[in-house]
Amino acid sequence: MVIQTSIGSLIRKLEHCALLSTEDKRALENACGSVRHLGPRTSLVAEGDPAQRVNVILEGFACRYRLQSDGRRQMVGLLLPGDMCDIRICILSRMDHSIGTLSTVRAAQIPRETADLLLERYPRLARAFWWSTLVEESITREWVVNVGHRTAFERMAHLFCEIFERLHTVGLTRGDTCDLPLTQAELSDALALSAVHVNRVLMEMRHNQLITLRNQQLTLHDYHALRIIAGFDARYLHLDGIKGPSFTAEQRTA
Amino acid sequence: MVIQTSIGSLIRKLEHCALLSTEDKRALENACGSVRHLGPRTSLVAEGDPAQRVNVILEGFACRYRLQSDGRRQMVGLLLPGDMCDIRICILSRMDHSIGTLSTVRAAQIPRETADLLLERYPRLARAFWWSTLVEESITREWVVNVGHRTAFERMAHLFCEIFERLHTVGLTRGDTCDLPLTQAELSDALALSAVHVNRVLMEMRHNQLITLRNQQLTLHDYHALRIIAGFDARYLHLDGIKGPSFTAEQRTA
DNA sequence: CGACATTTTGATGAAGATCAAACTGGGTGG
DNA sequence: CCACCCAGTTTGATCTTCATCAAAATGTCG
Repeated sequence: MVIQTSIGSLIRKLEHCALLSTEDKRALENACGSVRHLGPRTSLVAEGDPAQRVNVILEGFACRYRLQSDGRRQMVGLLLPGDMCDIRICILSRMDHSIGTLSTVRAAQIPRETADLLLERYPRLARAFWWSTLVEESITREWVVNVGHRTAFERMAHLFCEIFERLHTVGLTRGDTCDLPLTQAELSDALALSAVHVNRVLMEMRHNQLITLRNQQLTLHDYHALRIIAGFDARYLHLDGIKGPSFTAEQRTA
Repeated sequence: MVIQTSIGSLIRKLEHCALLSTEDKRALENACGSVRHLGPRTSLVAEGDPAQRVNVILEGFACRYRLQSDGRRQMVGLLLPGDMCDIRICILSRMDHSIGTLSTVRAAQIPRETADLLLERYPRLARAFWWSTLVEESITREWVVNVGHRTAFERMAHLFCEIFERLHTVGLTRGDTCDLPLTQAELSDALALSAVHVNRVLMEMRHNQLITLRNQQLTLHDYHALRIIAGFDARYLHLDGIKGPSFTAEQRTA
């Protein structure tokens, strides 16, 4: 995938919010200094860490999670190519959750000072970053709904829709298929289900000809049906751009 | 309560993050123009709204929620005195959830332009606002964990701890008791349980001498026990101030 | 090939939903 | 002042979904 070579996914995602100038893009490109290659199930940021840099996922899947006292794990968010994990954390005294990779991951690192500069000098970028964090918040709320109100089947369908949709916005789907490098146990952490039950639901979905999941590849044979089942309404992903013109003018031009 | 007269709860909350100067505080006070008095179960902001002003809860309880297609409601956050609901929404084309009151509420309104000005001119305030939105995000993640991984009993205990702790930081607890103006049905929306089950768990808690809940007043007779049961770790509320000195210097001083 | 992780299948049990009905208590209007 | 009403709470009985435990099957990698 050509897009993954650099920070293309991030740019592509951000452009859902605002048009970025060539200069904006170049600045962003340049900000990403070193790129780390990480194996699956590696810790990216641990709960309690000070977090002095911004990681941008270039390739692969990672997740935010919280560990319970009983050793179980609840994912509280998925990080896909183009996602930042994330600047704002610098304001808090420590991370309130951990971030770890799921698949192998390539992650660019933006030093904190560079990030600050970007925010300072490129208002369009700043706005786009802000937008992306708001979207992430919205996704977290949707997860509360997902885990709280949907059956196992709907819940899984919803997660699949979300992943597919998010990957689609960064150009990482091929037809009706996309990567899904999670084991069933990992899916169960994301969905707050037991691994056994995840397996049963998967079997049922396959039996209903809704999906194929093999070799880390997810194919949605009937996306429309899946969305209906899940009650999936993509609006919470805010992919249709920003509201008005305001704010751009007065923003930090002092 | 004297504190509720004005915007005191908000200031008190924000001071958990940074020391605010008298000037900061005055600016904030002045920003709050009109104050609305709202009855219980009134809509504050509806899903899809453009949201042109920032509401600050001065008194009473409100909540963020999402409605399901089947008519059921999942709360995705609680708004207590001192909470803002919230500036950032201006960046998104529309609200992805609704906000409604639970009890009667007094809410100050900050016009969007005023809010922008505040952010522009008072970096300490800006930082404090930023901090408060990050805390809110953290709380949402905790809700995912709560709904996903805890039993009904633990879940409710956790919610009670959270509410008590949050009210405590704005000076709205009296000894071991605080307001809780939610019906059992509303609790069930927050906890993703049925109203009947909420009732049963409440009965059990009362039977165990853990709490009293009567006339919208919640008393925690054994906060320590409750925390243990809930696995409540207040760190996710980030009440112990910010990390370092950095950022204050360079922040928007250009 | 053998070790190990992952997936699959079966059997059983428990937490909580749902349905239905009775009970409480505060507020209203006759 | 009382009767009624309505929202909220309480209790009982039954049913479903999903967890848990256990073990077999499959796949993968050195």
